Amino acid sequence: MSKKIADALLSWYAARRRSLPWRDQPEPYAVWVAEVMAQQTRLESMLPYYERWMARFPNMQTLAAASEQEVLTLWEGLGYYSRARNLHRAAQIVVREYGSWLPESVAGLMKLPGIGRYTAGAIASLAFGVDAAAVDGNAVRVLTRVFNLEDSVGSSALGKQVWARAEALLPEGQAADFNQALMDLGAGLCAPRNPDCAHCPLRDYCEAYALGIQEQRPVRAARQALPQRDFAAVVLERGDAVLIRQRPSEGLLANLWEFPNVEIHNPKRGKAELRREWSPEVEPRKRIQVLEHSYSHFRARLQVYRAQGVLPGEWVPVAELERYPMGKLDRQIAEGLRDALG
DNA sequence: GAAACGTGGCT
DNA sequence: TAGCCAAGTTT
Repeated sequence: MSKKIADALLSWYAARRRSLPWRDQPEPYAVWVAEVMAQQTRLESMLPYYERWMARFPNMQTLAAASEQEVLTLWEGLGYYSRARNLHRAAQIVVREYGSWLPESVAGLMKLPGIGRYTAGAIASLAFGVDAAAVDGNAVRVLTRVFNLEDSVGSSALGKQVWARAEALLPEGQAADFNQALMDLGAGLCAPRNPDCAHCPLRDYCEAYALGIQEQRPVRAARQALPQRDFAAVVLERGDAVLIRQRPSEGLLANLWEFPNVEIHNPKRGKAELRREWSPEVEPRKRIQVLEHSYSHFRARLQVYRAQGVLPGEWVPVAELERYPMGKLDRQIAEGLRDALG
């Protein structure tokens, strides 16, 4: 049965495979960058970033030699910024300790920061032809449906089963095509909702389809609703420069730059909160804009005020703000400044 | 093992 | 609309 499933999948893939920049002539560095960029991110979203990244950092050495500031700037907008910092750190390790060559084994790859089991399997199979499985969210969806696996996503029980199933199916010498076929199928036909079972190469082997419960796999534990938190930010001007500061090296938006801000519990109290924190003169009537955005673990709302006063940070001309990596909200403030101050 | 970590697209 | 979920890893 395993061979039939793998054959059906490989035949489908041979006819349907998409052309991707790192897929046709898999070069290890390119595969690594692409796989990290694709973590928790749709291919359509990361593709423009990938092209820009490869143009600026075409190989391990250019990446290792770059500044973290520039690395983060190229990553800005993609999210999960520790991926960029880990890529940068790993490149420096590879250049310094491995003669600029990426390890070829799953175990060796997993020693590098930012490379877990999935990414190690993907690089080993796609770039080095190793017979390693690579189970991502798409593969989990396909496998839980084909084998009607009922443990919930994220549980160790399901993790063991999907990896065991993937490894059992893995056709010798064709891990790269098999892994990518599984992911392509999950990203396309075997979608979370409204899967196109009529055209699925695995329909005849799919237990969930036979039971009519495709959309009930994989089983997911209920998520916590995102808490909402409110912040008030200030724009301090000195000539044509504004004050920004760098965030801590750990946690949310680590090492990115932001406009000085304080958390407020009631947006209407923004002015009082700002005064208490810094005792500058705050002018809420000159508010530039109100922004709102969902982060992975809370919903942030940012109100922007102009203020006078002195705070720790760096004065940066508005025209140079683009070289300072920021999260989405702060970038929107920076973009709005041209009009507001111009 | 659970929680933290960004952002965008789709329903 | 509000919620779901995505080519996962780290702490």
